[in-house]
Amino acid sequence: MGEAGGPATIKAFEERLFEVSTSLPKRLRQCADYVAANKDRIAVSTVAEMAEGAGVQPSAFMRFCQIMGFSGFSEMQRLFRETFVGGWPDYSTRLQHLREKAEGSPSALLAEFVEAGRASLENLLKTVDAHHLEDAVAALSKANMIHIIGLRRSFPVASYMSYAFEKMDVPAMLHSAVGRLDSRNAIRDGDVVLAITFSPYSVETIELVEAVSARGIPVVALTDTIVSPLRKFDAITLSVSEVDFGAFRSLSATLCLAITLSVAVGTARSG
Amino acid sequence: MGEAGGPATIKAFEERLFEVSTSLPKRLRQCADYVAANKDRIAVSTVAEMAEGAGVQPSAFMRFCQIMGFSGFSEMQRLFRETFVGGWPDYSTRLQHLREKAEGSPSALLAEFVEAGRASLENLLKTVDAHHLEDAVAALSKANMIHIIGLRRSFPVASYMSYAFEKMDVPAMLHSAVGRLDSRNAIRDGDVVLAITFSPYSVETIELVEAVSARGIPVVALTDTIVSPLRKFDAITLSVSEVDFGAFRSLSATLCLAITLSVAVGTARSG
DNA sequence: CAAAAAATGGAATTTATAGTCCATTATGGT
DNA sequence: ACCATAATGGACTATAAATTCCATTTTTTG
Repeated sequence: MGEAGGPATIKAFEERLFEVSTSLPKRLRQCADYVAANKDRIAVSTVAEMAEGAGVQPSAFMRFCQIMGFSGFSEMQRLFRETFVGGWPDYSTRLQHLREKAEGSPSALLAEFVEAGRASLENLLKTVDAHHLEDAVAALSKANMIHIIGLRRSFPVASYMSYAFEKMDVPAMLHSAVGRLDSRNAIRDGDVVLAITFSPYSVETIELVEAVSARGIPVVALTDTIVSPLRKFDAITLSVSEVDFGAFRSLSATLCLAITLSVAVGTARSG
Repeated sequence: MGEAGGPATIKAFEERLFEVSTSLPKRLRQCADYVAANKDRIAVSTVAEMAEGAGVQPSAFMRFCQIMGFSGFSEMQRLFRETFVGGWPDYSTRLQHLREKAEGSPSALLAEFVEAGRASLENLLKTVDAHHLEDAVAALSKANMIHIIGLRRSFPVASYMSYAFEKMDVPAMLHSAVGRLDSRNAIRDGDVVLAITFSPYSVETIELVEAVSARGIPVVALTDTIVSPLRKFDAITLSVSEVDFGAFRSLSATLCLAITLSVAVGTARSG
C-alpha cells in the first residue's frame, strides 16, 4: 500500500485507462477493452464476473487493477460504488424522463430514436420469415460471387455487408455506381445478386434486378414492405419494416438482418 | 404468496414493501423506511452498511430481507444488481455459446443479433453524455461545411450521415478515399470534421484528424470506447459501446446516435 | 536457435461478508 | 405485577469472494 492510491475520480480513471491502453499485452488489453465498454458493471460485479466477461482469468483481472494503480479489485470497485450515489434510474424511467423533461433537446431526440429502434427490432423478429431467410442464406452460399447493390438510403447497408463479406473471405462486389460506371456485365452465370432498396426505390437498383432476372441470375432482395417493386421479379425477398420517427429511420432492424445474413452466409461457406 | 422466492421485479418489491410496512415493529420499520428512501444503494452496499444506515443491527436487517420474501440479503441484492445492468447475463459468453449452438439456424442467429441490438440501444441511452451531445450539435451547426470521414467498418455510418445531411440541406462532404484521392485540402477554416472510427481504428482517419486538429479545425468524434486513439486530440468525443460478435457489430446503437446527431443538427440549422 | 524475460492460468490462501443462533430485553395481555 | 410472547443485539459459523503464489507457456532478445 505504499502506492499513493489509484485514480480518485472516474475522469482520472478514464485518463489512466487510455494512458495505459497503448502498451498492454493481450489478456490485459482484453480487460481494458471490456472495462471501457462496461464501466457501469464494475460497481455491481465480482472479479470472477468481470474476468469472465473479459474472457480472462480472475488473476489476470487482478493484475489489470494493479496496473490501473489500485491495490486490487476492491479498491477499484470502491471508486465506482462511491461515485454511483443516487443516479442511474432504470431504462424505462430514464426514457420517460428524457422524453418529457428534455423536450426539444438532442437527448430527447435520442430517446425517441432509441425507442423507435427497439420497436423495429422487436418487430423484425415477428415478421421475418424463417424459410425465406434460410433460402436466402442457401442461395448466397452457393454463389460464385455475390453482387451487392444498394443506393442512397440503402447504401450504408450495402457497404456494411460488403465489408462483412470481405472479412469472412466471401467473394463479393459492391456496385456503387461511382462515376456512373455501369458494371452489370461483371455479373456472370453462377453469381447471385443481393439487392437492397427501400422506399423511395432507386430506379438503378430496380433496373439492374430486372436485367439480371431476365438472364436467370438468382436475386435475393432486402426491402421494406410487401408492395416493394422488387416483388415483381422472381426474387427471394426478405422484408423489414422500420418504425420511423419523423421522416427518418434509424436502420437498426435492417442492419440487424443484414449482419445476420452476412454471418450466416459466412459460416455456411466455411463450414 | 408461496415462499418460492421474493419479488421478481422492482415494482413487485415496492408493492411488497408497502404491504408489509403497516405492521412492523420498531427496528424493522427503520429498515423499511431506510430501504424505501435508498433503494439504489442496495445494489452496491453490504448488509453491514445498510444496517448502519438504517440504525439497526445487521441481524435485524437480515430478518427484514426475509420478511420481504427473500431467502436473505444476497437474494434481495441480486434483484437490484440485475435490474441495474439491464438483466442481461454476460453477453460475451452468451455469444460465444451462440457460435456452436446457433450454427445451421439463421433464425436463432437473428434472435441473438436482435437481442444484442436491443441491449446496445438501452446501454446507449444510459451512457451517452448529454453535454457532449449538445456540444457536438452546437459545433456541427455552426460549421460552414461538415467533412465526414469514416472508413471500413465505419463507412456505413459515414455514408448514412452524409445521406441524411444532404436530405436536410446541410452542406456536408463525405471523404471516401476513393482512388486514394486525398481531399484534405478541401477542409477550410470555419469547417468542422466529423470523424467516425471504431476498433480496429483506420490510420487514415486518425491521420486526418491529427492534421486538421493541428490547424485548429474543430473535430467531433464518434468512436467506441474511451480507449480510442481519437482521445488524444482535442475533439468532442461521443462514445458508443456496441456488443459485438467476433469481428462484427450490428451497429444499431451507433446508427441511432448518428441519426440523432444528424437530425439535431438539421433542425438546429433551419431553426 | 537458445536463453532470458514476460505473461498467463490455475490452485491455494486469506479476508470479508452473509447468514444463524441464542441469551437478553422489551411488550402486551390477564 | 406476572407470565407469555415477540423483538432485539451481539457473538459465532459458514460461505463466497478477493488476493497471492508459483508452475507453465509464450514472447522477446542476444
